[in-house]
Amino acid sequence: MVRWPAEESRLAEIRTAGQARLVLVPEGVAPPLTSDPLEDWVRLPASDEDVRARVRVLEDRARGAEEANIPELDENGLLRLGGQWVSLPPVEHRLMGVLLDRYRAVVSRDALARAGWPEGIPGRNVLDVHIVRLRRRLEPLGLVIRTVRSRGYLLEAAS
Amino acid sequence: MVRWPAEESRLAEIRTAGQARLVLVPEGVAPPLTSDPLEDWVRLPASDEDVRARVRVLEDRARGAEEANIPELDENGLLRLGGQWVSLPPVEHRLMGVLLDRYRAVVSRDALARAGWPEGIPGRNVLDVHIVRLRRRLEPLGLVIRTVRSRGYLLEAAS
DNA sequence: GTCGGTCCTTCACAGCGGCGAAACAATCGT
DNA sequence: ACGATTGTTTCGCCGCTGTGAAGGACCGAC
Repeated sequence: MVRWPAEESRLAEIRTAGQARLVLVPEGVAPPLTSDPLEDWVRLPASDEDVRARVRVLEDRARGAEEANIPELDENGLLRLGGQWVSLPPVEHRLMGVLLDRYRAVVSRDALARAGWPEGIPGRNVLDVHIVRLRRRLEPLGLVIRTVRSRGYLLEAAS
Repeated sequence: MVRWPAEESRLAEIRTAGQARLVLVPEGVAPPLTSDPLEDWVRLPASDEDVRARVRVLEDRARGAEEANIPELDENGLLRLGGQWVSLPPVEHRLMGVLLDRYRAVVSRDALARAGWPEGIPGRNVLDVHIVRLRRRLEPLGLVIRTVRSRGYLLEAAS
């Protein structure tokens, strides 16, 4: 719920944050134009009923957008998120598998090592290196692997 | 531009056709609720300016949806996309067939080889060469074949 | 605080293999 | 016969993987 043009800067913030918003436009003022489905506007004065109707629709869309915001990994090593995708090589594919099973939760280095190298870990340092490489690959998708010291790693959306 | 609830059946048609529409809602009537970004509504009476603003936004969204259109391939080897077209020779025609069946998804080199040469693969490098040739043909249409290393290829619109 | 040690990050390098692409030759269709 | 299509060879780049080493961040002990 944003007043326009009074709260222009706040609108900009909400836009970049990708959150749904309803812009309240006073009489005689041109409404802001954007093709973003998460933005709508009403001409004031407006009935509560009309405002509620628009808010409900926006909430529906936001819910849909949120579901589209969890990454998807297919059997070919393609990781999709928000219309974009990256391809993951075999090892990172397996690592990503467990990280996604425990999305936003900590995965121990042991569990990652077992997932990445079912036959046994080649070297002590391999996991770290692959985490770095995975991080770089995930960057364009807006995903981040956080370190939880001495506990493991955690996958989440970039702040 | 649809009147509600007078033209309810016409609205249903346009919805299933997936076209953009603006619903005109008289005073005292509840607006139709849908999360479809290609549908919007205005409360009557409304100023021309407000109506135009909503129409413009809907046109923008419709244009975006149209760009997501998938190319069409006919039995004569003509590949059409966005008013343009190219003709594909037999082998590339068959390759394009499977790539379109799995549009935006990975197609294994095996599957491509089987589609392109049902009688058996002539040489081990033939597929690579034909992918290169196909790529050059698709370029003017704004289509791209991406390589997913050790997994196959993927057809999508150029970024 | 600071010291030592552990955990983690990052880089550089090498082997291997998949893939890209040009050039050439053979074949097909009209 | 001529151009388009198709197959083959060959060369080289680049991606994937693992290893070693150097450095940084963090924690507890003193």
